Amino acid sequence: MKASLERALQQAVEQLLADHEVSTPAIVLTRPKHKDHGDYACNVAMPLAGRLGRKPRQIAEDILAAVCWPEAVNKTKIAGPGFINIYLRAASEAEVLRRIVQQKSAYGCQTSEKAQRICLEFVSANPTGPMHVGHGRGAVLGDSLANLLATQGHEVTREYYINDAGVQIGVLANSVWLRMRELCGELISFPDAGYPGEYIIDIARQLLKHQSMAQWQAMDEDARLQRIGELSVEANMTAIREDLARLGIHFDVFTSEKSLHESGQVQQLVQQLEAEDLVYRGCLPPPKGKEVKDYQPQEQPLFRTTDFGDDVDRPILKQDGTATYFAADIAYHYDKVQRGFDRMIDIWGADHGGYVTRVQAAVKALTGLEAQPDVLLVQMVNLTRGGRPVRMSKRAGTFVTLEEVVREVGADAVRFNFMTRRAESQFDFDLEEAKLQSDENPVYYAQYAHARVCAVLRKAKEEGVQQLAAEDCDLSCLRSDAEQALISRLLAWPEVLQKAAERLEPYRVANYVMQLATAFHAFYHQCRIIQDDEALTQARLLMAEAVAQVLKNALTILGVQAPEKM
RNA sequence: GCGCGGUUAGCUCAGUUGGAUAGAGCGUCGGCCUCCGAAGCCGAAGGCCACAGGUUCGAAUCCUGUACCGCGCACCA
Repeated sequence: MKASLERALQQAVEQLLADHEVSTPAIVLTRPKHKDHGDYACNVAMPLAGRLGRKPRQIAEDILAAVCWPEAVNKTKIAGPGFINIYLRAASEAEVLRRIVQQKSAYGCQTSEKAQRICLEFVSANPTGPMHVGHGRGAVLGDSLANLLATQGHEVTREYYINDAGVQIGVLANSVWLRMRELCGELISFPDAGYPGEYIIDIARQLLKHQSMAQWQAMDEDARLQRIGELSVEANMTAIREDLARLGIHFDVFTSEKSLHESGQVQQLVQQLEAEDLVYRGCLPPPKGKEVKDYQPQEQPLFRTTDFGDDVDRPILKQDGTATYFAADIAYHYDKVQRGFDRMIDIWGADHGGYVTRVQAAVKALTGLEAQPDVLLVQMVNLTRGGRPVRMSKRAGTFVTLEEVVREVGADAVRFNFMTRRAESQFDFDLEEAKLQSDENPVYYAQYAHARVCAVLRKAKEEGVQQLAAEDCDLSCLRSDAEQALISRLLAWPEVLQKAAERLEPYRVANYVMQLATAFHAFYHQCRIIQDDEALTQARLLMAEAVAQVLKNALTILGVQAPEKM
């Protein structure tokens, strides 16, 4: 519909400009906020006014005189400074109800010829402890985004990168080992550098069941720490998977950083970079802004990321000759490219913001500018309890885990609340308040709308109303403001979905859900659905069915239940 | 110092890439269930869209600068 209106205007404008040396501006239709301004509005007369040196309202008149509208247009009006407002025939808009009921969960979805294979990497929380709320936000965002992209025909792989290599795993193993000895009666002083959390003791206990202390002590020290590290990572990953499952999130692929080292992919990558002269030996300048006392100029192999947009070149090998995290991460992204993905999307915490350019630069360099990951940074969740900040540092060991939060406020409420905010805005989340207001939570507003529609549909069935087939309903009787507003919301769904997917912004879906719920609640109060007028009852039941369907479609993308009763 | 993100109602946040009278949830105040689900609806109060310039028919939105908040800035991940 929108496209055909745009075409009609396009032709009229081109005709009008045939005699002028003026390029045709892009015709963009918008949905006005106010019902009085029509179903669609076009502003094309205004930019033309400047170029043609005439008044915008006059130009709009000329356009309207020349335009050849499709059947569905009821009337048009020139308004304000020169808007062309387009009013459609009510019946033609209401046709959407039939489409929704026929297409069901496919309404709003597209099968684009531009469909891509997308690798969406998210969460990737370090396997050194439980997930906290910030991870949860990234998890919810990623899962909803994956659902969203799938509606546009893309094939999405959900992927988790396990950072199971490097010094933090050594620290983890060490911490667990100390706790194991402590559990066996040894008096130890726990180092500041260790992980102090309770969960470490749980893992220690688990490992002592796995094998006796005597057996652990009999092992060679390196082998023991390595084994403890492996088992600890495994334990943490199990906990992380459970946390994710509690939110209804599942991954298709887990890629282990360690495996990239063991398979030789990292080493191979380093060699490749050297062969392509993307690496040279050099010294990093001292860091800016932060006082570093023990700075020593040190010669290292540096990746020429500055040639691809980075601020400084980045080391790929440490002083001891082992690969940096950066090197492994490049190898990982390169691996994604080789697996044949058309697009890579990474969701990271804001604390990794400084890391974006260098990874993008590296992948660009490796693929001859062919590919680079899109990185979404999700800002911190500022967790408070009764107005007091709650520390979330893993090192402090006093953080509130994602599990606790999900248990307190429920998976649906967590998911929905996280999705009502844009990723780039910080999010203040107060636990006391979330608990206190759990009955007044926005998520219930949306879910209640769905349960309510379902209740009406049930009621109709109970009262023996025979629902007509969608094709046989007379939709011309849906004329009230509330009905029109609701239809226009339903009609907007595919546009919302497409835009949300294009911009990688699933919060738009949550936003839409609220709008649709509002429109439905208003309609419900203003219009009685089941009533004496047979035709009107049929039309409104069809509308109710359509609302239920679209609410469900939208909530499903957000990973939130659409209950039939509550 | 530099980079990224933010600043909109008492609180938490939207604002359809520059449009018409800036919205929602929570909170406050006042109405609405003999009637399909009141977890709802209707109404009211509440705004210098951080500040100052600029761009143009038109700015919360774009550009420049300033202020404040968050995150990051070698040899960790």
